[in-house]
Amino acid sequence: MSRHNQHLECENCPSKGKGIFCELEGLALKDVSEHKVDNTYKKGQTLFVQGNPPFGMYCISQGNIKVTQVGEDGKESIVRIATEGDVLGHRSIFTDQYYNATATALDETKVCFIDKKYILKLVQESPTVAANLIAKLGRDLGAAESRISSFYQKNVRERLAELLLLLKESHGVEEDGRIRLNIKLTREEMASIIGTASETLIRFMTELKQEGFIEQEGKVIFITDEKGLIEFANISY
Amino acid sequence: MSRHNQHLECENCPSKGKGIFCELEGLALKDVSEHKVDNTYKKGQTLFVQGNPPFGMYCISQGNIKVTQVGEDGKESIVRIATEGDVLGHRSIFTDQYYNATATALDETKVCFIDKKYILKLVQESPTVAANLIAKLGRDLGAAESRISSFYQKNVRERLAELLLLLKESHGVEEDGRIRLNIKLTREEMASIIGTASETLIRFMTELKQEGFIEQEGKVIFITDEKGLIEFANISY
DNA sequence: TTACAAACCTGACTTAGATCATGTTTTTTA
DNA sequence: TAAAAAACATGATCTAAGTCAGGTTTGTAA
Repeated sequence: MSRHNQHLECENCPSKGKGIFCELEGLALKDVSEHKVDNTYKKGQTLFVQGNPPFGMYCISQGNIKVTQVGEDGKESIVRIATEGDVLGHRSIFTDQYYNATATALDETKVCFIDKKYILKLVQESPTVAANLIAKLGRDLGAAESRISSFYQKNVRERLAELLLLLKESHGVEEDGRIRLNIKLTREEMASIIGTASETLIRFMTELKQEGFIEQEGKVIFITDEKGLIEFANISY
Repeated sequence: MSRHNQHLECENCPSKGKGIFCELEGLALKDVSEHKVDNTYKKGQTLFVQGNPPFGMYCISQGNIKVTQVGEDGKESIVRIATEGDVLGHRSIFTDQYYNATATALDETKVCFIDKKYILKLVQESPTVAANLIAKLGRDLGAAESRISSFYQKNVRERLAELLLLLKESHGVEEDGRIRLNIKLTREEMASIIGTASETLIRFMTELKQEGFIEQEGKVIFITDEKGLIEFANISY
């Protein structure tokens, strides 16, 4: 399914500084390092599947993962996108529930798996890890609640502009005067984030391109007029 | 704004067994008891307002509170309903953000306020409290994500049936062969939970009544045919 | 007890966005 | 490198649900 290797140390993790263990002291960090298993997932591979019991937690050191829920009709909706420094599967461990979502790699992804028992022990022993986990969950909850109110208060074109601005925050890189979004999503996937049909999303993307807010080269999206996009999204900061 | 009193002890809190401190030993619990302030809020009073800085955390010992976000146009959307044993404002403390929502009492509500500093200390010292908080946040996040996918995958009538079933879980009480929903929500409020217009919600409520799934006496809703409602909601358990 | 305001309800109309259909481009795989 | 399969794109309908407009009922304050 995926290659296992024990080489990556927490000390030189690509996501160092963003994760929940990063502030641990040398010895404690080494302990974490020894209790984890590294995996590499290729695009499209799944880390865990809705309905399965959780065995541990996943920390993303590189790449992007989509968290999805499928409905009766097989429609897939993306509830969250996790990236470098984010954790996955933590929810189910502490609430003692089965996974209520499926996690799938969006690109070549490096992930550390940490056993359930060890995580529970770690939270018992390290208040820092506990506080970091609480903060991570708190931010995720905040983001989720904002999205809920977006669904009610904004129309599709506003939600799309909002999505592009969010992707700018999480994956945006300055590149000759414009901002490159360093994440590859199909139109289908973008549509299922903001809860619309792919055709509708495509129409509004075209509109945004025509109005000069964004550009596109192959699959890569560039934001050329952030201010315009903010207005378009009807967002007040 | 609201009456303060120091009478209620954690040992005999109405929400005992559901909160995040409940498993603490006698002495520690007494310590919590001494560090909190009790408030009583009347229907319509606000605990905190979107945009304000957080000073602490609220534990609900009795009553119901709606957590809302308002959009540009003044539209209010309910992102969560908190009830006995739930905590509020915890998110903002640990993420160090301003409140991104407003909390308003739906009925006569008893709330314990716990100072920010003390909560942070408590999480440092008590792994149990930390784990409980993580679990609480995890469940909230799970609920929020389910609602996000509902918006995409279900139509209004299905979301309404789903809401009634959720309210049954949280506030349902058996009463002569049917289930009484022990929470008072206006149609406007119900509409803003599932993200629809009040007129539309009313139409579907009427439909549900006509089909014999629910009954109504004054403001109180009774579920008379849960199975039918589940089918109506197109939910698979 | 009256009267004023919410809240509730129903009908008629409108529209945002879904669905369907079809063609083109890009990507993947054989 | 060709062929098959995704993904992208656009036009033509259709419909679920929003909006508007008018009622009635219920709650509450004077």
